[in-house]
Amino acid sequence: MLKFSKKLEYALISLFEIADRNGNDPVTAKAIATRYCIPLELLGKVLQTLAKYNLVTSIQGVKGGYTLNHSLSDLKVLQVVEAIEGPINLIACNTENICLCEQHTNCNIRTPMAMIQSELEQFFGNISLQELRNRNIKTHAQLFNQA
Amino acid sequence: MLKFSKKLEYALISLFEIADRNGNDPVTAKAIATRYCIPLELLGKVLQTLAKYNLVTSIQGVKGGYTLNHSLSDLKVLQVVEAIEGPINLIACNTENICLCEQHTNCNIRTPMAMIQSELEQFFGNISLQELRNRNIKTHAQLFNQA
DNA sequence: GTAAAACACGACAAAAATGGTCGTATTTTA
DNA sequence: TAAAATACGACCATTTTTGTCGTGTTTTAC
Repeated sequence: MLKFSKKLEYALISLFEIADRNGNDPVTAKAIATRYCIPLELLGKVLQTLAKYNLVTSIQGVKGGYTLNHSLSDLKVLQVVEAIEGPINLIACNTENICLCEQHTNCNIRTPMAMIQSELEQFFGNISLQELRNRNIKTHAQLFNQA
Repeated sequence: MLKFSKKLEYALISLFEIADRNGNDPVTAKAIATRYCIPLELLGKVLQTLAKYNLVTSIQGVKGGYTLNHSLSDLKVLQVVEAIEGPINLIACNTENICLCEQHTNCNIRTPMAMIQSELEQFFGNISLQELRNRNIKTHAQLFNQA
Protein backbone atom coordinates (compact mmCIF):
# COMPACT_ATOMS: atom_id res chain seq x y z
CA MET A 1 0.00 0.00 0.00
CA LEU A 2 3.01 2.28 -0.36
CA LYS A 3 3.79 2.93 3.25
CA PHE A 4 6.68 3.17 5.65
CA SER A 5 7.36 0.12 7.78
CA LYS A 6 7.07 0.18 11.55
CA LYS A 7 10.82 -0.12 11.76
CA LEU A 8 11.19 3.01 9.72
CA GLU A 9 8.71 4.81 11.95
CA TYR A 10 10.65 3.66 14.98
CA ALA A 11 13.89 4.86 13.44
CA LEU A 12 12.50 8.33 12.76
CA ILE A 13 10.92 8.59 16.20
CA SER A 14 14.25 7.59 17.73
CA LEU A 15 16.32 10.03 15.74
CA PHE A 16 14.04 12.91 16.69
CA GLU A 17 14.02 11.80 20.29
CA ILE A 18 17.77 11.42 20.54
CA ALA A 19 18.19 14.86 19.00
CA ASP A 20 15.88 16.34 21.62
CA ARG A 21 17.46 14.61 24.58
CA ASN A 22 20.98 15.19 23.54
CA GLY A 23 22.64 16.96 26.33
CA ASN A 24 25.80 14.96 26.61
CA ASP A 25 24.36 11.68 27.76
CA PRO A 26 23.49 8.94 25.32
CA VAL A 27 19.81 8.06 25.10
CA THR A 28 18.93 4.47 25.90
CA ALA A 29 16.73 2.21 23.83
CA LYS A 30 14.70 1.56 26.93
CA ALA A 31 13.90 5.23 27.43
CA ILE A 32 12.64 5.53 23.87
CA ALA A 33 10.77 2.24 23.99
CA THR A 34 8.98 3.25 27.17
CA ARG A 35 8.06 6.70 26.04
CA TYR A 36 6.70 5.61 22.68
CA CYS A 37 5.41 2.15 23.61
CA ILE A 38 7.73 0.38 21.21
CA PRO A 39 8.80 -3.25 21.83
CA LEU A 40 12.27 -2.94 23.31
CA GLU A 41 14.02 -5.75 21.45
CA LEU A 42 12.70 -4.59 18.12
CA LEU A 43 13.73 -1.03 18.79
CA GLY A 44 17.14 -2.33 19.78
CA LYS A 45 17.58 -3.88 16.38
CA VAL A 46 16.46 -0.74 14.64
CA LEU A 47 18.99 1.30 16.56
CA GLN A 48 21.68 -1.25 15.90
CA THR A 49 20.95 -0.96 12.23
CA LEU A 50 21.20 2.81 12.41
CA ALA A 51 24.53 2.36 14.17
CA LYS A 52 25.73 -0.01 11.48
CA TYR A 53 24.99 2.66 8.90
CA ASN A 54 26.75 5.30 10.99
CA LEU A 55 23.69 7.40 11.60
CA VAL A 56 24.08 6.96 15.33
CA THR A 57 26.84 5.82 17.66
CA SER A 58 26.09 3.09 20.15
CA ILE A 59 27.71 3.08 23.55
CA GLN A 60 27.68 -0.13 25.52
CA GLY A 61 27.64 -0.60 29.27
CA VAL A 62 25.73 0.87 32.16
CA LYS A 63 25.90 4.48 31.07
CA GLY A 64 25.42 3.44 27.48
CA GLY A 65 22.88 4.32 24.84
CA TYR A 66 22.85 6.05 21.49
CA THR A 67 23.97 9.43 20.23
CA LEU A 68 23.51 11.08 16.86
CA ASN A 69 26.36 11.21 14.40
CA HIS A 70 24.80 14.00 12.37
CA SER A 71 22.59 16.97 13.02
CA LEU A 72 18.98 16.69 11.96
CA SER A 73 19.69 19.22 9.24
CA ASP A 74 22.34 16.96 7.77
CA LEU A 75 20.31 13.78 8.05
CA LYS A 76 18.28 13.16 4.92
CA VAL A 77 15.15 11.07 4.88
CA LEU A 78 16.70 8.89 2.19
CA GLN A 79 19.55 7.90 4.48
CA VAL A 80 17.15 6.60 7.08
CA VAL A 81 14.99 4.85 4.51
CA GLU A 82 17.97 3.13 2.93
CA ALA A 83 19.50 2.12 6.23
CA ILE A 84 16.30 0.56 7.49
CA GLU A 85 14.54 -0.70 4.38
CA GLY A 86 17.44 -1.10 2.02
CA PRO A 87 17.73 0.63 -1.31
CA ILE A 88 14.52 1.75 -2.96
CA ASN A 89 13.44 -0.66 -5.67
CA LEU A 90 10.10 0.23 -7.09
CA ILE A 91 10.03 -2.87 -9.23
CA ALA A 92 12.09 -5.99 -9.06
CA CYS A 93 13.96 -5.73 -12.31
CA ASN A 94 15.59 -2.44 -11.44
CA THR A 95 18.03 -4.14 -9.10
CA GLU A 96 20.08 -5.73 -11.84
CA ASN A 97 21.13 -4.60 -15.23
CA ILE A 98 19.40 -7.57 -16.68
CA CYS A 99 15.80 -8.15 -15.86
CA LEU A 100 15.27 -11.73 -14.75
CA CYS A 101 11.54 -11.52 -14.31
CA GLU A 102 9.18 -13.42 -16.57
CA GLN A 103 8.24 -10.29 -18.46
CA HIS A 104 11.82 -9.70 -19.49
CA THR A 105 11.62 -9.91 -23.24
CA ASN A 106 8.61 -7.65 -23.55
CA CYS A 107 8.74 -5.54 -20.42
CA ASN A 108 7.34 -2.12 -21.22
CA ILE A 109 7.78 -0.50 -17.83
CA ARG A 110 11.37 -1.18 -16.90
CA THR A 111 12.90 2.08 -18.05
CA PRO A 112 9.92 4.22 -17.00
CA MET A 113 10.14 2.75 -13.52
CA ALA A 114 13.88 3.16 -13.30
CA MET A 115 13.35 6.80 -14.04
CA ILE A 116 10.62 7.44 -11.56
CA GLN A 117 12.69 5.63 -8.97
CA SER A 118 15.64 7.89 -9.42
CA GLU A 119 13.38 10.90 -9.11
CA LEU A 120 11.98 9.46 -5.93
CA GLU A 121 15.47 9.04 -4.55
CA GLN A 122 16.15 12.69 -5.27
CA PHE A 123 12.91 13.53 -3.56
CA PHE A 124 13.80 11.77 -0.32
CA GLY A 125 17.46 12.67 -0.64
CA ASN A 126 16.74 16.36 -0.51
CA ILE A 127 14.57 16.44 2.58
CA SER A 128 16.35 16.63 5.92
CA LEU A 129 14.83 15.51 9.19
CA GLN A 130 15.08 19.07 10.38
CA GLU A 131 13.01 20.34 7.49
CA LEU A 132 10.55 17.56 8.07
CA ARG A 133 10.06 18.55 11.64
CA ASN A 134 9.93 22.29 11.23
CA ARG A 135 7.31 22.07 8.53
CA ASN A 136 9.10 24.88 6.77
CA ILE A 137 10.15 22.45 4.14
CA LYS A 138 11.45 23.95 0.96
CA THR A 139 9.10 24.14 -1.95
CA HIS A 140 9.66 21.49 -4.51
CA ALA A 141 11.04 24.00 -6.90
CA GLN A 142 13.66 24.96 -4.35
CA LEU A 143 14.32 21.35 -3.55
CA PHE A 144 15.11 20.36 -7.06
CA ASN A 145 16.76 23.48 -8.34
CA GLN A 146 19.52 23.01 -5.85
CA ALA A 147 20.24 19.50 -7.12
CA MET B 1 11.01 -1.96 1.22
CA LEU B 2 9.23 0.93 -0.46
CA LYS B 3 8.28 -0.73 -3.67
CA PHE B 4 5.39 -1.08 -6.04
CA SER B 5 3.32 -4.23 -5.74
CA LYS B 6 3.08 -6.77 -8.53
CA LYS B 7 -0.50 -5.71 -9.07
CA LEU B 8 0.63 -2.16 -9.66
CA GLU B 9 3.26 -3.36 -12.10
CA TYR B 10 0.62 -5.38 -13.92
CA ALA B 11 -1.66 -2.37 -14.03
CA LEU B 12 1.01 -0.15 -15.57
CA ILE B 13 2.07 -2.81 -18.05
CA SER B 14 -1.58 -3.22 -19.06
CA LEU B 15 -2.26 0.46 -19.48
CA PHE B 16 0.78 0.89 -21.70
CA GLU B 17 -0.12 -2.21 -23.66
CA ILE B 18 -3.74 -1.21 -24.19
CA ALA B 19 -2.60 2.20 -25.33
CA ASP B 20 -0.29 0.62 -27.87
CA ARG B 21 -2.80 -1.87 -29.21
CA ASN B 22 -5.66 0.49 -29.37
CA GLY B 23 -6.89 0.44 -32.86
CA ASN B 24 -10.58 0.14 -32.25
CA ASP B 25 -10.67 -3.30 -30.75
CA PRO B 26 -10.56 -3.83 -27.02
CA VAL B 27 -7.49 -5.65 -25.70
CA THR B 28 -8.16 -8.88 -23.83
CA ALA B 29 -6.73 -9.83 -20.49
CA LYS B 30 -5.55 -13.05 -22.06
CA ALA B 31 -3.50 -11.25 -24.69
CA ILE B 32 -1.75 -9.18 -22.04
CA ALA B 33 -1.29 -12.15 -19.70
CA THR B 34 0.28 -14.23 -22.45
CA ARG B 35 2.59 -11.54 -23.71
CA TYR B 36 3.89 -10.57 -20.29
CA CYS B 37 3.62 -13.95 -18.53
CA ILE B 38 1.16 -12.68 -15.95
CA PRO B 39 -1.26 -15.08 -14.22
CA LEU B 40 -4.52 -14.55 -16.06
CA GLU B 41 -6.94 -14.54 -13.14
CA LEU B 42 -4.82 -12.11 -11.20
CA LEU B 43 -4.49 -9.81 -14.15
CA GLY B 44 -8.24 -10.02 -14.58
CA LYS B 45 -8.77 -8.67 -11.11
CA VAL B 46 -6.30 -5.89 -11.66
CA LEU B 47 -8.10 -4.84 -14.82
CA GLN B 48 -11.45 -5.08 -13.09
CA THR B 49 -10.15 -2.78 -10.42
CA LEU B 50 -8.98 -0.32 -13.04
CA ALA B 51 -12.46 -0.52 -14.59
CA LYS B 52 -14.06 0.12 -11.21
CA TYR B 53 -12.00 3.29 -10.93
CA ASN B 54 -12.90 4.31 -14.47
CA LEU B 55 -9.39 4.17 -15.81
CA VAL B 56 -10.46 1.58 -18.37
CA THR B 57 -13.75 0.35 -19.79
CA SER B 58 -14.43 -3.37 -19.78
CA ILE B 59 -16.40 -4.98 -22.56
CA GLN B 60 -17.88 -8.40 -21.97
CA GLY B 61 -18.50 -11.13 -24.47
CA VAL B 62 -16.60 -12.82 -27.26
CA LYS B 63 -15.20 -9.66 -28.79
CA GLY B 64 -14.70 -8.14 -25.38
CA GLY B 65 -11.68 -6.81 -23.56
CA TYR B 66 -10.55 -3.49 -22.19
CA THR B 67 -10.10 -0.02 -23.61
CA LEU B 68 -8.57 3.10 -22.11
CA ASN B 69 -10.80 5.85 -20.78
CA HIS B 70 -8.03 8.43 -20.87
CA SER B 71 -4.98 9.15 -22.92
CA LEU B 72 -1.64 8.31 -21.40
CA SER B 73 -0.94 12.03 -21.12
CA ASP B 74 -4.00 12.46 -18.95
CA LEU B 75 -3.40 9.43 -16.80
CA LYS B 76 -1.34 10.29 -13.75
CA VAL B 77 0.75 7.77 -11.87
CA LEU B 78 -1.12 8.68 -8.70
CA GLN B 79 -4.44 7.59 -10.20
CA VAL B 80 -3.09 4.15 -10.92
CA VAL B 81 -1.42 3.86 -7.54
CA GLU B 82 -4.55 4.86 -5.69
CA ALA B 83 -6.81 2.61 -7.74
CA ILE B 84 -4.66 -0.44 -7.17
CA GLU B 85 -3.08 0.10 -3.77
CA GLY B 86 -5.56 2.45 -2.20
CA PRO B 87 -4.67 5.88 -0.85
CA ILE B 88 -1.06 6.45 0.13
CA ASN B 89 -0.60 6.22 3.87
CA LEU B 90 3.01 6.48 4.84
CA ILE B 91 2.24 5.81 8.47
CA ALA B 92 -0.86 4.41 10.07
CA CYS B 93 -1.97 7.43 12.06
CA ASN B 94 -2.35 9.63 9.03
CA THR B 95 -5.56 7.91 8.05
CA GLU B 96 -7.62 9.39 10.83
CA ASN B 97 -7.66 12.72 12.50
CA ILE B 98 -6.98 11.05 15.78
CA CYS B 99 -4.01 8.79 16.06
CA LEU B 100 -5.01 5.52 17.65
CA CYS B 101 -1.57 4.00 17.76
CA GLU B 102 0.22 3.34 20.99
CA GLN B 103 2.53 6.26 20.50
CA HIS B 104 -0.38 8.65 20.35
CA THR B 105 0.32 10.93 23.26
CA ASN B 106 3.94 11.46 22.46
CA CYS B 107 4.13 10.86 18.75
CA ASN B 108 6.83 13.10 17.30
CA ILE B 109 6.50 12.11 13.67
CA ARG B 110 2.81 12.41 12.91
CA THR B 111 2.81 15.89 11.41
CA PRO B 112 6.16 15.48 9.66
CA MET B 113 4.90 12.34 8.01
CA ALA B 114 1.60 13.87 7.02
CA MET B 115 3.55 16.56 5.28
CA ILE B 116 5.92 14.33 3.41
CA GLN B 117 2.97 12.24 2.36
CA SER B 118 1.19 15.13 0.79
CA GLU B 119 4.35 16.07 -1.08
CA LEU B 120 4.62 12.52 -2.30
CA GLU B 121 1.06 12.67 -3.58
CA GLN B 122 1.92 15.79 -5.50
CA PHE B 123 4.95 14.03 -6.85
CA PHE B 124 2.99 11.10 -8.25
CA GLY B 125 0.03 13.27 -9.15
CA ASN B 126 2.04 15.36 -11.54
CA ILE B 127 3.62 12.61 -13.56
CA SER B 128 1.59 11.20 -16.45
CA LEU B 129 2.11 7.77 -17.93
CA GLN B 130 3.04 9.45 -21.17
CA GLU B 131 5.83 11.40 -19.52
CA LEU B 132 6.95 8.26 -17.78
CA ARG B 133 7.26 6.40 -21.01
CA ASN B 134 8.84 9.08 -23.12
CA ARG B 135 11.54 9.77 -20.58
CA ASN B 136 11.17 13.41 -21.35
CA ILE B 137 9.71 13.89 -17.95
CA LYS B 138 9.51 17.44 -16.72
CA THR B 139 12.15 18.65 -14.33
CA HIS B 140 11.03 18.74 -10.78
CA ALA B 141 10.99 22.47 -10.83
CA GLN B 142 8.56 22.40 -13.72
CA LEU B 143 6.56 19.70 -12.07
CA PHE B 144 5.94 21.61 -8.92
CA ASN B 145 5.75 25.12 -10.18
CA GLN B 146 2.70 24.22 -12.14
CA ALA B 147 0.89 22.95 -9.03
C1' DG C 1 -30.28 -21.57 -29.52
C1' DT C 2 -26.08 -23.34 -28.40
C1' DA C 3 -21.14 -23.25 -28.01
C1' DA C 4 -17.24 -20.57 -27.35
C1' DA C 5 -14.78 -16.61 -25.69
C1' DA C 6 -14.55 -13.23 -22.82
C1' DC C 7 -15.28 -10.58 -18.27
C1' DA C 8 -16.86 -10.78 -12.88
C1' DC C 9 -16.05 -12.19 -8.60
C1' DG C 10 -15.95 -14.70 -4.19
C1' DA C 11 -13.39 -18.13 -1.68
C1' DC C 12 -9.38 -19.94 -0.69
C1' DA C 13 -4.37 -21.39 -0.52
C1' DA C 14 0.51 -20.58 -0.79
C1' DA C 15 4.28 -17.69 -0.17
C1' DA C 16 6.62 -13.76 1.41
C1' DA C 17 7.27 -9.92 4.36
C1' DT C 18 6.67 -7.83 8.67
C1' DG C 19 6.44 -7.40 13.43
C1' DG C 20 7.55 -9.16 17.59
C1' DT C 21 9.73 -12.44 21.21
C1' DC C 22 13.30 -15.14 23.54
C1' DG C 23 17.66 -16.38 25.03
C1' DT C 24 22.26 -15.59 25.48
C1' DA C 25 26.51 -13.06 25.13
C1' DT C 26 29.25 -8.93 25.70
C1' DT C 27 30.53 -4.47 27.51
C1' DT C 28 30.90 -1.09 30.96
C1' DT C 29 30.10 1.23 35.38
C1' DA C 30 29.82 1.46 40.26
C1' DT D 1 30.88 -8.90 41.01
C1' DA D 2 26.24 -7.27 40.08
C1' DA D 3 23.53 -4.45 37.31
C1' DA D 4 22.45 -2.00 33.21
C1' DA D 5 23.04 -1.57 28.85
C1' DT D 6 23.95 -2.99 23.79
C1' DA D 7 24.51 -7.17 20.18
C1' DC D 8 22.56 -10.54 17.81
C1' DG D 9 20.94 -15.01 16.13
C1' DA D 10 16.96 -18.00 16.15
C1' DC D 11 12.49 -18.32 16.05
C1' DC D 12 7.38 -17.58 15.86
C1' DA D 13 3.00 -15.16 14.77
C1' DT D 14 0.58 -12.23 11.98
C1' DT D 15 -0.40 -9.82 8.01
C1' DT D 16 0.05 -8.87 3.32
C1' DT D 17 0.78 -10.29 -1.13
C1' DT D 18 0.39 -13.31 -4.78
C1' DG D 19 -1.73 -16.76 -7.09
C1' DT D 20 -5.49 -20.43 -7.97
C1' DC D 21 -10.06 -22.41 -8.50
C1' DG D 22 -14.71 -22.57 -9.46
C1' DT D 23 -18.76 -20.65 -10.95
C1' DG D 24 -21.52 -17.30 -13.10
C1' DT D 25 -22.70 -13.79 -16.71
C1' DT D 26 -22.41 -11.55 -21.17
C1' DT D 27 -21.86 -11.45 -26.00
C1' DT D 28 -20.76 -13.18 -30.60
C1' DA D 29 -20.97 -16.39 -34.32
C1' DC D 30 -22.44 -20.34 -36.44
